[in-house]
Amino acid sequence: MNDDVIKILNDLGIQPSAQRIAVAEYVLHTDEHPSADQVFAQVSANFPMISRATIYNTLNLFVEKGMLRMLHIAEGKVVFDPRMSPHHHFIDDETGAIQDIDWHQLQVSNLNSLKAFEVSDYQVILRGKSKKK
Amino acid sequence: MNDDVIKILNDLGIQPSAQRIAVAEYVLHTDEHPSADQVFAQVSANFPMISRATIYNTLNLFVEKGMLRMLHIAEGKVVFDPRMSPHHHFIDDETGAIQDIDWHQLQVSNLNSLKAFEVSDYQVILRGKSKKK
DNA sequence: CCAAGGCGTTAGACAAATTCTAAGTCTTAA
DNA sequence: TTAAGACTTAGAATTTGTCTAACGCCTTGG
Repeated sequence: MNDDVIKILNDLGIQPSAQRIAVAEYVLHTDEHPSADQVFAQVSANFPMISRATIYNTLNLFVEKGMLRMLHIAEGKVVFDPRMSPHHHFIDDETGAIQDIDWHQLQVSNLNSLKAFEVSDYQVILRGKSKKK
Repeated sequence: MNDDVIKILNDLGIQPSAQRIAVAEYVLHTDEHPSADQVFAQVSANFPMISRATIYNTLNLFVEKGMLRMLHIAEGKVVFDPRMSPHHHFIDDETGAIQDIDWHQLQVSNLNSLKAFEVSDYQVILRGKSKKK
């Protein structure tokens, strides 16, 4: 699994340092949508001497290289999403948790009526509460 | 027009102080989606001694009382939207400007397939560039 | 073997947005 | 008029994120 991550980094043209591997291992294998601070907390657990600056450097590098997407949909902070293909998001108003909604589960129609804009990207943001099961 | 604003504040159960009237006059009559700092800058022009804390207090109060909506869709800061009825938003990637898209201009279908969530609210967020005319 | 460069990391300073705090000012109702 | 409560204020504190300067560690050419 470590090797998988190293291969992903190499394929994206990212020099695989120990810190970068540790960050990638966490963000690629979580289905949360972590903020930089959450990444710092989690990665620090296994890698205690990593600095906050490295977390930010690394996350920004990953975004630049196309490994992560940066989302500005949560309250107060930026979160990172390892799923690069388009999809929608549901935000739990009580907990703030963000969940992915498959692209094909919803359809948005009439987009071509927007004459004044060149839309390069869109998604539906839903809010509410998760039903307990 | 001043009277209109006072009536709106009263109807919402908000004591209309001079500062609150000044803030309300600005945010209710703009079609921008201002950040707290923009509100501070604009209101300060007519009301030079108002403090930043009052701007934040007032905007948060307005949101609580249902006069404004708080949007977390821009980079780095929260913006306020005086349009309370549901609508979508387009964000210009170059300038960061936010524009309203009428609710009925787009349709989102298949929402009832989301069995795991109680959706109380949703909108489409579009990104791209505005066509120059 | 060793020096030079380059890359990555680090701690801490810095910056921007927002909240908190404690004190001051107004308003209001008795 | 006055006390209580509501509102505002300046500045400190907090949070999120960037910047800077120094340091370590390879690698490579001599």
